[in-house]
Amino acid sequence: MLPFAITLQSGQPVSEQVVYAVKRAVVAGRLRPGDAFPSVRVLSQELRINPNTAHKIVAALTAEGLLEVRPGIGTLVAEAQTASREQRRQFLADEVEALVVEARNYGLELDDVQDAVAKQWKKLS
Amino acid sequence: MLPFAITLQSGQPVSEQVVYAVKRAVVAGRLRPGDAFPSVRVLSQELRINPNTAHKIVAALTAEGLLEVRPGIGTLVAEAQTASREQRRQFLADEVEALVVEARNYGLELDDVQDAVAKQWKKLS
Amino acid sequence: MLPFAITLQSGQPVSEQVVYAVKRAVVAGRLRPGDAFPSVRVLSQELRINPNTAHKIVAALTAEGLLEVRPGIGTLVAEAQTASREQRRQFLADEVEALVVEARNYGLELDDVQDAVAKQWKKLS
Amino acid sequence: MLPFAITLQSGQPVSEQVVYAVKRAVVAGRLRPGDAFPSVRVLSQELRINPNTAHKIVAALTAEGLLEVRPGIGTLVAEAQTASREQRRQFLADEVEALVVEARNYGLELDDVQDAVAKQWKKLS
DNA sequence: GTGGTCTAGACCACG
DNA sequence: GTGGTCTAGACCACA
Repeated sequence: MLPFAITLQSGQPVSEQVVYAVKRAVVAGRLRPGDAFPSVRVLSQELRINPNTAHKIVAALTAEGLLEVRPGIGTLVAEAQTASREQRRQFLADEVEALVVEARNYGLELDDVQDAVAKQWKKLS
Repeated sequence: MLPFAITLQSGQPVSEQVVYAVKRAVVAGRLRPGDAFPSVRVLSQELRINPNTAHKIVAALTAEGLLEVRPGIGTLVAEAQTASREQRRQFLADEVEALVVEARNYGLELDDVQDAVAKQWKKLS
Repeated sequence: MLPFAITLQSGQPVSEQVVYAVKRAVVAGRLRPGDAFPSVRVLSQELRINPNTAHKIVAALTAEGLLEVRPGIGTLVAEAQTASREQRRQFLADEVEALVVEARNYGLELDDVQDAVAKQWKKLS
Repeated sequence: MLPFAITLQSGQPVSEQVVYAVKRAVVAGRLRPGDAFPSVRVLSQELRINPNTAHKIVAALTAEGLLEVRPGIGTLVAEAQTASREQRRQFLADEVEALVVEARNYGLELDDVQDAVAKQWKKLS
């Protein structure tokens, strides 16, 4: 049993989907720092994906600092991030801009977006 | 001179970049309903991209309802969208979820996100 | 004032739209055999379309036998068609097939289609 | 051997002809949900069309929800549609109107059309 | 002039 | 191997 929920969709790279699912699990607290993360072999078997793809997933999450590889031990979920709040806020700039552009394009109001954000925030608390 | 600002980056499909730039221009009011949109040939020359790529951009924006094509005449910016507010809000659900997950992953607070959204919103007003 | 109703849409050849509008007017009895049909010049002015396009419309309708050109007099709506019932029914084969394929593709039942056809038929009576 | 029958005609876009042929095959049950769909390369070779044209066909059918693309894996026939019956019926309105107008234009009776529809329906059962 | 379709072939991401 | 993007250029329908 994998420590995160996922149902693979089509039309989007499998690797990105899994990476995102892991991020959600971490955010929601279903994966905590220090928890063991499935090995590449287990990942590829459970998700029935190509081992290369599984390896790529672990590599991507490690590069982002969410996972930590301990040679001879295995892979585990890393401690909290270290970037400054300002740095992190900057990371979000593009995503926020895209969201706002789409929202206005659909004729939504600021309140609509704020509500949706708050609602989703609580959902993950 | 094109009616929207853009500086092409590499590493992302050119067509998507242009599509997004046009959306921003429409949202920001720099492109208004009824305005003429550059012809496929002009687009390809100004952006120095292949006519096929330019055509693809126009086709994508037309399919989304932002542009209107008049065969033999040209292309112009379409009138406002028609989907219901609820439908539109639904369209944003995935994007909002992704934003919230990333924000929490970076250790941000709800207020940080709300501020960023509000700031970006005013920027486009 | 033109003897048939039309509001030009985009995304479809203007000439086809007008040809179809005339057919509808004839079928609905708003244009009767012997009635005068607008000249190419009037057509192009009223619809604000290219004279070439207006000419093409009249030519197409004449070729189909719906209009009759009387040199020195003008153009008028022709008498009823002459093809045999069996010939005409054959003409519809492709259109019926396309309709049925789409209907089944959308998961509709035969009755749904029959009802829609009957409803539309009465609407034009 | 392709899983659908087609003999290309001229005078009509090749891509549209193939798209329509696939729809017929799905409707007639010769292509079932979950079946593998020929790859872009196979399509282009079998039909002797350009890979780009083949790609366009797959893209169009995917956009309509008839096919599902698995990056790096292949393409397969999607599960049944999801729109409500009422929505679907609405989609057919224009096509039904065109059929009825043409039928009356050719001097046919309602029964002629109903018979033709029923006949075609059984043909695809 | 406009947009639409098609052929021919290169390059990349994904698995 | 798969699909996706892009360049290059020909040909046609529409107005």
